[in-house]
Amino acid sequence: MRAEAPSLTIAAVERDTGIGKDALRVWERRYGFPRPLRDAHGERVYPSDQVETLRLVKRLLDAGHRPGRLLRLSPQDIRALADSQAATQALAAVGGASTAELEPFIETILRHDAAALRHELGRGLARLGAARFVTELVAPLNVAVGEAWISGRVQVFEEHSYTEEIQVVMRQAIAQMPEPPATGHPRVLMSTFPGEAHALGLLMAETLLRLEACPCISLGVQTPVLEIVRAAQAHQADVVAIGLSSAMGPQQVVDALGDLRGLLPASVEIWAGGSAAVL
Amino acid sequence: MRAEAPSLTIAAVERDTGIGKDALRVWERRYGFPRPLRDAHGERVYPSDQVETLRLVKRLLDAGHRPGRLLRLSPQDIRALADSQAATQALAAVGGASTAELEPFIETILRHDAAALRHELGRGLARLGAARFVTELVAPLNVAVGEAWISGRVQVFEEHSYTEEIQVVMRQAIAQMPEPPATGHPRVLMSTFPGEAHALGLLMAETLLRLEACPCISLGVQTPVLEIVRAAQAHQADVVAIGLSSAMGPQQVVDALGDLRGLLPASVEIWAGGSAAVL
DNA sequence: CAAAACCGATTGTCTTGGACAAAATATGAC
DNA sequence: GTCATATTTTGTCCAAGACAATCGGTTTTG
Repeated sequence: MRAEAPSLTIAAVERDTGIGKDALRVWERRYGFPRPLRDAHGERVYPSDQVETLRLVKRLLDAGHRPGRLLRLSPQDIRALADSQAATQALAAVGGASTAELEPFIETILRHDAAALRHELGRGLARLGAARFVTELVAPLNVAVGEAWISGRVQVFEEHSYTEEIQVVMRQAIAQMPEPPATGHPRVLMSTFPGEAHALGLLMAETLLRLEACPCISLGVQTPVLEIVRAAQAHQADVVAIGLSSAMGPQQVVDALGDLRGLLPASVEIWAGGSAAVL
Repeated sequence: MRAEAPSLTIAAVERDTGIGKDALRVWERRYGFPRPLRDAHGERVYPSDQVETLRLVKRLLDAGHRPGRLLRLSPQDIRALADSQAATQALAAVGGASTAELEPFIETILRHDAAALRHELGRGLARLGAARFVTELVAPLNVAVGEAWISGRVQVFEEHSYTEEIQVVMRQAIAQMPEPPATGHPRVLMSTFPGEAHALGLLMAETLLRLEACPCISLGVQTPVLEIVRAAQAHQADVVAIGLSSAMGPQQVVDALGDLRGLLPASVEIWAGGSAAVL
């Protein structure tokens, strides 16, 4: 029997939600939310339900909502808004698999059977081929899982587990492809900027590029701009592909892309892809 | 012809070095380093050479040095200290492969031939078997590459590329193992805490565990403590394995592990491993 | 009527300087 | 030598203010 109310420091909240310390303090000052308790030393202590709401807020912010409106709402209203958000987005059918076709995958995720999920995804890969697997199954499934998370149906750890399994399947698909020829196709260097930890988009892109017989060199995630430039030079890349998501603010994305363009020789193309708000 | 001196804001330095904004400012106040320029609005602008030194400082700090001593040194002295550090550490021979055996791998990394590196690693795997591959080749090689980075021999992007290739090889090794039986062995749930992005240790552990026929469920990196607990319950894990490195401060590690122990049923074991300073 | 220019509100991040707890180290007693 | 007690070191927190960049909407212009 434990009486410990799980609660977090401001630093922990920053890590868990991705909202900066400064923003957390200024929101409290301006909008009255969050309203953390204080410990014996006067330091902020965030109850876990407020942290939960903050995670939701972050997601809604990324989806285009405005902080001023959002944060003046009650936690219940935020919750409700998130639900309706998920519903309306689900209606905007993504190309490829329909919601009905995706549903079995979601159910397998909720059953916590990682092996079964991997098998089902593997079957999808075999059935559709790598290209259609990525564009018509993985991409819509990512969106569907994201929505299911907003609506509270899928939990964070379930999303993590799903992400992990889908990476395993895609990496296997890549590993089974023949080694691309050294010449005749553009050499592509792939990475994300610091702050962007989403590896899935990178892997999807790599799958599609390798299908086109392009030699791909992946640096994994979070490579500083200057290092990307050095790597492009060292590997004589013709193209630098950058994975983006809404985890990075639009300003950061534009800055970083501008820096990259400036530092890279004009002969090197930059491809930027992902679900960032750069449209 | 571009006259742009690459330089970073305080937020960018925090992301690239892992040193908090507060620490950067207080170091400047107390020790006089770093000493950033100021832009038109009075905001700090860090020249890239100072950022380079800061990266070194972070590494030396993680190796046990004290900020007060380090930061009063000139950048040249810091550089020199880093070099000697790398030398002395190299002498402390790690179990397994000797420096001489590792050298060919380093040279392949420096040649920027990712495919060759993958092949050589694959040969190492075939020769040693998965268990000895992990303990006697990958582990010492990680240390060697880390040292080579400190001494300036290996660049960041080269380390990224190396990490990526070694992950590919290990994932392939895991994929080729037979599916573990559902019962008879402890079920292990694996992840790292938020802030810890190092996936390599996790993968090494997974390889070894899968060799022992343990069913492993990986959540990937950076799972919040509460979500790890939920996942452990959902997957009926007998063991929760946490990957750590020096990227997290000792305090954060102890806090997070304490939280985890408190929230997890007593019947679930916690295994913590990695190169953190928790000794 | 559409495009462009303007303006005001919003919002995240930066600034300074002070405070303090936790950890590391030094000092002293036994 | 070992344990307990000072003392320094060090990262993080707090507060309030400032400000540039963005966003929304309005007005002017072609």
